[in-house]
Amino acid sequence: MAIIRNTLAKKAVFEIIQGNKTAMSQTEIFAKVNNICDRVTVYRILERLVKEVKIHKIVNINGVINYAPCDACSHEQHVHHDHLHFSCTTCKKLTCIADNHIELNIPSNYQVAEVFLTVSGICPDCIIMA
Amino acid sequence: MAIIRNTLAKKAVFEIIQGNKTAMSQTEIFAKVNNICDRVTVYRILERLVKEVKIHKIVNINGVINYAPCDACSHEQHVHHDHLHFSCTTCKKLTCIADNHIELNIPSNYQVAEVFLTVSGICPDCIIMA
DNA sequence: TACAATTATGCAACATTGTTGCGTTAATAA
DNA sequence: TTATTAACGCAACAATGTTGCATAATTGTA
Repeated sequence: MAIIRNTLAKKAVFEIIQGNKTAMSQTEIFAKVNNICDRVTVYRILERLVKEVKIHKIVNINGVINYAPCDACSHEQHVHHDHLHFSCTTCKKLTCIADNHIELNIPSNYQVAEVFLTVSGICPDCIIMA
Repeated sequence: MAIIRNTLAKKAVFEIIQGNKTAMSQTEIFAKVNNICDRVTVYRILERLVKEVKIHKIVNINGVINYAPCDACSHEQHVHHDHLHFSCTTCKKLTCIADNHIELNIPSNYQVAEVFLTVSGICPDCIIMA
């Protein structure tokens, strides 16, 4: 089995994601990584961090994949979920919002893995600007 | 103000979307449109149909934007939602599932527009195959 | 029915996001 | 210190989506 290495670039990427209030896209992360590594490496690091369950993927309403630590979120198979993502249509930022609990009603012939609850709209910062 | 024209290509695209059980991506729609129009035109037609609230966008878990008629879904500002999207990790198909009702708990300084509830997993067709 | 106004289209070119192959570098265990 | 192999860089590619502009086609009106 593969041994996981903790490289400089990987640490940097993880710290960037952790230090940000909102979820970040690969583009945003790469911009902050300050050429410590290649564009492709960022993709591969993100892939590994997802596999290690240190971060997770969320898709915003434009289809851009974002990454967030969001340790509040468990990744086990579940039908209950405890948080939601707010996708701002103005600034495109994706924010985790806690304290949400939903009950799902899915036919039993579907095998559920993860639940994604995303709300689009305008975030507080952009409402102030308008 | 703009006058909406009902062109052949637009009718064809709309009928393709309506005739499909699952939500479709631009690529799938373009494949079915049988060269009646250009690739770019399909994008522009989809944009118009969304604006006219005849179809709506849903993002699958890979970030690919899909379109569905889903007339069961109202597009007014609401905190209640009545259906959910199932995104199959195997065949990548996106299916609308009705009869779901959720209560959201979002801070009042956020302005909510739409609610997207997507569940990933394996759809019945792919479970049979496995 | 023909015409004018303007919406819709085609084409080309570009932008962004994400992926793959392969030779090289470097982290970790022994 | 060295061997193993995970991680990386680079280049090239693939998929998806966007923009500008000249042309075609639809629709209301004369």
